[in-house]
Amino acid sequence: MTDTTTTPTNERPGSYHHGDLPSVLIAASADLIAERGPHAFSLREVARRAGVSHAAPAHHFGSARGLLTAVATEGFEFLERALSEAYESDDDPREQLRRGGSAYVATALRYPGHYAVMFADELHDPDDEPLVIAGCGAYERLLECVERIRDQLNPDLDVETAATMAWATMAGLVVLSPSLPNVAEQNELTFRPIDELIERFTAFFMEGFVHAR
Amino acid sequence: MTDTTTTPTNERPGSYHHGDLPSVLIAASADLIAERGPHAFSLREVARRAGVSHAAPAHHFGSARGLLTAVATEGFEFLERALSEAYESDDDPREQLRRGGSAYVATALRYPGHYAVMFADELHDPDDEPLVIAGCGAYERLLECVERIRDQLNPDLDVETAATMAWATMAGLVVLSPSLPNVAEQNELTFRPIDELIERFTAFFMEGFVHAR
DNA sequence: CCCGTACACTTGTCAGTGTCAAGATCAGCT
DNA sequence: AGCTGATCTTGACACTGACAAGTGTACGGG
Repeated sequence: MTDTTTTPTNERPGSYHHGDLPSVLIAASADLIAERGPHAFSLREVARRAGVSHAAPAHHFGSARGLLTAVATEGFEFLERALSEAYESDDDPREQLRRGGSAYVATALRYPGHYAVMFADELHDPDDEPLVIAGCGAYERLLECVERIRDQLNPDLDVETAATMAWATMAGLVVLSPSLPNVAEQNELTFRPIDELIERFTAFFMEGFVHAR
Repeated sequence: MTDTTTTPTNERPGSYHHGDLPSVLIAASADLIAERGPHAFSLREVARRAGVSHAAPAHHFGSARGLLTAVATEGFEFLERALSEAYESDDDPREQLRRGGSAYVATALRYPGHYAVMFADELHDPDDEPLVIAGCGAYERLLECVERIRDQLNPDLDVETAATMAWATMAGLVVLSPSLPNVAEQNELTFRPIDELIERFTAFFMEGFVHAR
């Protein structure tokens, strides 16, 4: 049971028209993927969960890929919002970077259904305009944060490279997160919770950011 | 006539028995996924490419998931071999780390069909023993490299965290690699080739590794 | 030489899937 | 009231994974 977006959800029970079927379908898709993985996603199962006929989703989104593209777009919007809030919550750019990283991973783990689609080029349409706009929006938030680090800590910092590295590390951390407990167990090492890793990672970053040429 | 050598690479054209169907199926699966993505993978298409009936793959691997697990296992074996070779090619642990990172990304991009499955828990069986062994093997190579860095450069280095960070960054870089050109174009920035990024990343790492408490 | 067994693979079938075409239903406007 | 267009349903087709049962092949012991 997921609440849809902020738009007024006119659920009209007995009505032929659904009210706001597209956003209900997006939410149902994200739930389904979160529960059973992207491979278990199916238009018919989504339609079933939304209580509509099997072909209704295709009417709004054209195809399975179209629906997943919409899910990915919403995911990037969530991410941009989470980064904005993290950056607003403190003035120190170091702390901003740390909170942003934490927010990135938290968002990915909180919306696993969205995140699973966001970087899977075969599942969505990488050229879809709303998707590209949403993705760039999130990236620009990060870029601004790194620019503040450059302005206040190291004018020689290559903003683009640093931003790519920060994003890549967080993205990699999300990819590895399910495996981390297993790996720690197999190698008889202590398992570190993700937030602790992020904190240490940020310290590493800062060391490199401040001294980078 | 029929050479009964234990090596199973005997393609016997007119034969009923295929010779070495399992490895042919693994290769066909990797090719198919590399060409058309994991969602386009199907046992029947793989069987078609291998020239066998639609149910032959299931006989050897049990299910689609079983076949993909074998693909992932082979991918980790490739990765471990690539890391080993990279580490053997130089004595300086800094240079080893750089070459290892380069080898990681190169392997992922060279075997995209394998890599796409290796970290997708819903596509393979995470508890499959050969898979776990292969995955841990690759991780141990990296761990050894970071241990050498600790021994020679910074005895206080937390090996586990550093290794996780290195792996996460490379994994994230692979995830982002298809998007990087788009992002650079959208934001009117210069696109940096991946090897250049890796080089800069390694410099960042070292700064953090050497100074980390 | 021949037979029987174990394995490798095929054939057939089932429910479930995405997509398309055509039909049904409804909201809103003139 | 009637028309129009958007929303959703129904039906069909080729495709999929999994299962059951059958067929072909190799190989070792008589």
